Amino acid sequence: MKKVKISDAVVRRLPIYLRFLTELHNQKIKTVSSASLGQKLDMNPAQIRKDLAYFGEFGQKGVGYDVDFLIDKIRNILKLNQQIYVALVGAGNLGRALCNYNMYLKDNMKIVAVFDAGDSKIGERINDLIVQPMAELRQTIAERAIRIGIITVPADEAPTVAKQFADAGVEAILNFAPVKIRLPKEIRVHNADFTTELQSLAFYLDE
Amino acid sequence: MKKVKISDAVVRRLPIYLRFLTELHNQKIKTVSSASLGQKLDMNPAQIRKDLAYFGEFGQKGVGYDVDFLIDKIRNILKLNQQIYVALVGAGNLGRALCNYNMYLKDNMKIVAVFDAGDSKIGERINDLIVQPMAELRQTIAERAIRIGIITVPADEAPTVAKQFADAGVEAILNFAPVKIRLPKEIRVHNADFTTELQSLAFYLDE
DNA sequence: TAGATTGTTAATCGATTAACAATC
DNA sequence: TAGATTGTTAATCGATTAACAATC
Repeated sequence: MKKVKISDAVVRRLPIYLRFLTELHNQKIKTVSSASLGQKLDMNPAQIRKDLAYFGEFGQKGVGYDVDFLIDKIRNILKLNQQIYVALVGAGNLGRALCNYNMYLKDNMKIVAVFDAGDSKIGERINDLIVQPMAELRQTIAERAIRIGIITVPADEAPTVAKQFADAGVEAILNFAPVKIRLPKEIRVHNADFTTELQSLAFYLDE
Repeated sequence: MKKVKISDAVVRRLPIYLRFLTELHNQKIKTVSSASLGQKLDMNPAQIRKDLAYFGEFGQKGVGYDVDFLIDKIRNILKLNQQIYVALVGAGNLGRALCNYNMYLKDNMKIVAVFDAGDSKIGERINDLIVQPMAELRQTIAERAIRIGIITVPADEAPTVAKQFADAGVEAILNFAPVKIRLPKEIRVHNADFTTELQSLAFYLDE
């Protein structure tokens, strides 16, 4: 495992492999080939083999990949083998939806703190979480070893929140606000803005 | 404007340009160069010029781009110059969040119908929308000229919903469920799955 | 005119796919 | 052994960036 630079395109495919492999695991399927994976995921088998080969030799020639073994490997690559704590800022509808989402039950990612800038929401309950004021963000992140921040505030507030996350020592941010977040490049920012997503969809409408 | 194939990468950048140009418009800024756009958006100016040039000659040499003119052009390219109706299936937290979102107030995209498979939610009110049973999907989509479908149901139900959307004549789908949707390729599917997004973020954590 | 900036071609860079020797 | 499938190299394809003539 040398220090080859892994492209973002490769990294983004790993969760997709993981997801499908987990499905195979649930179906008690023990082994899978890149050909059959490729067929199910609508991807080129060579690409799948190459993606995996960046991280090691996980397959067996003439046989394919052991499903459970590969799941374990990908989880390790994605660092999902450890518990990762997440904080969310913005207790609006979207924020609440994410908190409620059971996704974090698997995959060792868990939203453990919610913040909001507006007084009205402080103290509100979202499942087992209580909405905290922004003033507590820094300390909570430090205390609870929170490493990822999710931003679900309106666009105009998002850059400030991002800054606060960064100052508090968060390592990565998932931004749902439709705005460009500018942070030092040590901090990874992914965008999940569905306005953009919807608008680019419109391009493909027929007329 | 020949029949050059426009790459998806280009199309996905157009909404980003549009967003920033709208900001400039609000600030009463009349003209912008690819250089300053590039600086603000952290993109290569040549790329911006090239992207725009696929669709026409929108700039003026020595001057730059007229903000309002360019906004209009991009809106036309993205087909946002017409009212586009959207239906949503899955009245859970995420679905409600999207319905509440005011994004559709601008940009002529509007969620005009919500459906859910579970009896319990039928008849519930989300703003000015009433949750309808799946049995009404087909007819409502036809009657109201709905062209885009949003899927916010659990992964196991998503493929069925996608099929129903397709059969009802929807032209494009935005899928929030963490599952691969397979449809005839005339129907454009974009994925907005934040589980995947979060997992690939984890890769970039420090250790 | 001089300075600025586009539109576009050519050069570069990176990602995907094909092909195949190695080997289970 | 014969068939299957990997890991990897080489070929292809596509996207980004640099460079610059055209021109406002």
